[in-house]
Amino acid sequence: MALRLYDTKTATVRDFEPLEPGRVSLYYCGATVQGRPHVGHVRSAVAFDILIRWLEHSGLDVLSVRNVTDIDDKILEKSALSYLPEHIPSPDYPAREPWFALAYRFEQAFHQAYDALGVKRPRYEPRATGHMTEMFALIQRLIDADHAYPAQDGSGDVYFDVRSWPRYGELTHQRAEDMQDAADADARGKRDPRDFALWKGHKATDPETARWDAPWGAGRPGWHVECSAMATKYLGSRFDIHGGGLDLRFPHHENELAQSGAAGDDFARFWLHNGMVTYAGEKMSKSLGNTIAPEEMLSAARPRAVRYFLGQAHYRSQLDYRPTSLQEAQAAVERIETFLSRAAEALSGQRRDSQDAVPEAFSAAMNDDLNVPQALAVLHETVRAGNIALDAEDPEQLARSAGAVSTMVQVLGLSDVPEAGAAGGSEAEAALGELIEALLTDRVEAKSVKDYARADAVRDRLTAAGIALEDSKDGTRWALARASSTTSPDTGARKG
RNA sequence: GGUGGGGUGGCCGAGUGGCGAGGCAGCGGCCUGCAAAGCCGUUAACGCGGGUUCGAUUCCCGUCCCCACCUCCA
Repeated sequence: MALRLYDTKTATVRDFEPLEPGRVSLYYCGATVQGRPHVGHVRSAVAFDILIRWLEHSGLDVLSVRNVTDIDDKILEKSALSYLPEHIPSPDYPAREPWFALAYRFEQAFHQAYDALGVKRPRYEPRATGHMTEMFALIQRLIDADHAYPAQDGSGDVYFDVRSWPRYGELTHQRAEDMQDAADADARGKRDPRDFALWKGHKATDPETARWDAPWGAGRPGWHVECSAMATKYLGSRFDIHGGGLDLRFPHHENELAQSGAAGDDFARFWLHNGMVTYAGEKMSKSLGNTIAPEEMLSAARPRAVRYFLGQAHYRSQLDYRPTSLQEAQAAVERIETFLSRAAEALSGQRRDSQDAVPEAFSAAMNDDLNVPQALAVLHETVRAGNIALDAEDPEQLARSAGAVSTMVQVLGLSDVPEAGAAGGSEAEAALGELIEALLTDRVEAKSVKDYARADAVRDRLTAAGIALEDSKDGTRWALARASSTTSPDTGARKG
């Protein structure tokens, strides 16, 4: 069964066939690094990470490119504010920080957030500031083709001429005439209020470091143009998939499509957009200030649970965050983990190292526009089948289930989420293990003489310390069980 | 005004013209010295009003409500 994906431009689910057999070219919008990442950013990254993993699992070579937009109005504005005498320095916005340092600092914060959730780095991650010549060339082509013009007010701005491009609005199915009139804020030099800036002329108040000498005058790029320039540089004038958050459809992606199309590039064949993360039903956004930082979630639940939560709804659906959602996700994740570690123990080393196939139903769900909720249903059903095999002591069935589960977990990216303490083997951990083993030995002794009060006292002490016990006929398993990223989820096992 | 997406059981969240995903929570049972984990069973839903149909949560019409975008946004 072939992969089918929803394409925003045609508003249909279509069969996905890469332009070049076996290879997929994918560009997806990363961040404008003007502030710390919030949950919405990482949800988007997780969604495309799952897409990439599924494409790769399907045997395709994915050339993934994600931009870093490191020059824009807000970045300059926030840097400028940090130089004002009334600016109150904070860890996020220290005093006297150059715009490029600010952008770089947040770029690293984004990496940290992505890494913490097991989002694989794209194959390449170009920065806008490193692609001025590509932007010059693109803008020049648009000027030459009469789809762009220098501002009439001598500001040095260059605008895209929306009225010169009848297809404008094709991505979001709007007619330019129907659009609500844009606020006429800086429309002085525009022919039409809907025209957007490809280039912004240098102003006396702008830092000299944010000034590039273009053929038509010094300045800096407008938003949108960097993505067109970088996507086509690395992926070609036609490429397979362009992605990003739903809020980027308009104006960002609409404008990208317009300027690339007008410059003669075919551009993306599929446009994928992930849904917004809401908080109590309201969109989470920088402008509303109701954002939740990934760190906040990571301190409320284990990283793997956070990743599970972010990926569990269909990528095009809205994802509503509630305080209990992370606990629910964690319970689900632990059910899977418990099975995998019990299975690994039962199969002790006889696991095949090759990748196991995923169930047919899982593939079908993933191929159906990445229906992760349904894929998760298959995953959980497989876990149940595995647990049954475990109880029935059926190693063949158990190995099959465990293999399938571990592959599904990999495809969903859950296995690559770094867990605190997962490094293992630290001296402290070894010491903890010894202590627990000693206590468990006491407990076994107490149990053997039916001194349950003493046995339960041991368990209570361990429970109070955040260590959960699980008895089975093969011995007692223990695991750190606190719902916090500061503790290790690693399980230890003891044969009794 | 324009464009698009939704309203599903206590909560989250798929899906389908009939044989009722999955998770979380609850209840009953098995297992266990008791727990935990696991398994089995179970409670329970399709915003509202019509229509089509043997049969609609699913299709059609109407209606109410919610959300997103319309040049800061993942």
